[in-house]
Amino acid sequence: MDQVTIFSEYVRRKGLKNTSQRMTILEAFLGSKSHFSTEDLYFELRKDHPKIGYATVHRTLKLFAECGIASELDFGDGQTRFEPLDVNQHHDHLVCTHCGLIVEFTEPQIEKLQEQVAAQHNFKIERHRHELYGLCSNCAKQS
Amino acid sequence: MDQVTIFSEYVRRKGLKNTSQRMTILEAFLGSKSHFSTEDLYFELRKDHPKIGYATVHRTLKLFAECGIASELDFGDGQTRFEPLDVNQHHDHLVCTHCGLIVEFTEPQIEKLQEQVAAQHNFKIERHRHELYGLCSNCAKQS
DNA sequence: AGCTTTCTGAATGTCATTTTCAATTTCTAG
DNA sequence: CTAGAAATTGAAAATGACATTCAGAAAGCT
Ligand SMILES: [Mn+2]
Ligand SMILES: [Mn+2]
Ligand SMILES: [Zn+2]
Ligand SMILES: [Zn+2]
Repeated sequence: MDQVTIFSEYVRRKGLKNTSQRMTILEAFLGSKSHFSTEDLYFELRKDHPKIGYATVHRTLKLFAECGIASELDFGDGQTRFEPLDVNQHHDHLVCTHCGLIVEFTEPQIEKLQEQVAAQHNFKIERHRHELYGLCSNCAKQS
Repeated sequence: MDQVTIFSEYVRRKGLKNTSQRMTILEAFLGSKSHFSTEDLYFELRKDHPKIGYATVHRTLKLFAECGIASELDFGDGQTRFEPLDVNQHHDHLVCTHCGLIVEFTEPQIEKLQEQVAAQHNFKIERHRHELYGLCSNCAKQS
């Protein structure tokens, strides 16, 4: 089931309404590069849709996260970032502290080990966050 | 070298001054339970030191983080938390999303694997964050 | 002790995020 | 189709954690 359908069904199920703004934002969201802030997407959208409001973009992104098609990211720079979420394609992040580059990684062994850690403590994991901060290869060269 | 010494030497080295407020806050910091917010420690301190200012507590905690005796934590609830840091005792966290319980864990294999991930991407890790969010055993029972 | 530098604490500023509210839009029910 | 209830929108204002300002106080060197 694709992300547009997931969102549409969520809207129907919750008794929400289908508005042109929401469709516009959904389109931009799916077409955008990942790891953008609300502000990023807002300014991107303003190019073609100058009347759209910041609050609407913000509320709609929260809605995307709620219905599971977006993931909220916090890399500790004071801005929440978003990325389209593919249900069966989990990944974590490497973040360059110098240039801001974000690289995605997958490591099934780590995922498995953290399950074991949770089990040892009788924790039932809902989600996790694993981020490696440092210098990307470019930035490491320069300094 | 203990945390008081590390802090004292840092203060001397940087040309800062030794004030009674800083010593008071250091004592409370070391005696406090971990994972507290600035506000938590501020109210704790006010019991015995009603004249101490919030800004001073805040600035002093930042100073502790700067000199390496404190670690700043962000569990995504909009409050920065702090914990005394023991240089050679790194750990990560399990966070209960229901009751707020925080449990610490260490898993050398995960640490090693994440080094390998970074190496594969030519990243030079400075720090990382690995948090598992979910229900602790108590909260899992109730629901 | 005198003097320069740093510190303190109350108040104020900052900034991302969230809320408010009146006008508008959606969409169901008749 | 159309009226009316309910949700949405966007501008503006509110919120809240954190950071900064500044005048008076304290530290500590000589
Ligand atoms: Mn990503
Ligand atoms: Mn801890
Ligand atoms: Zn870089
Ligand atoms: Zn719990």
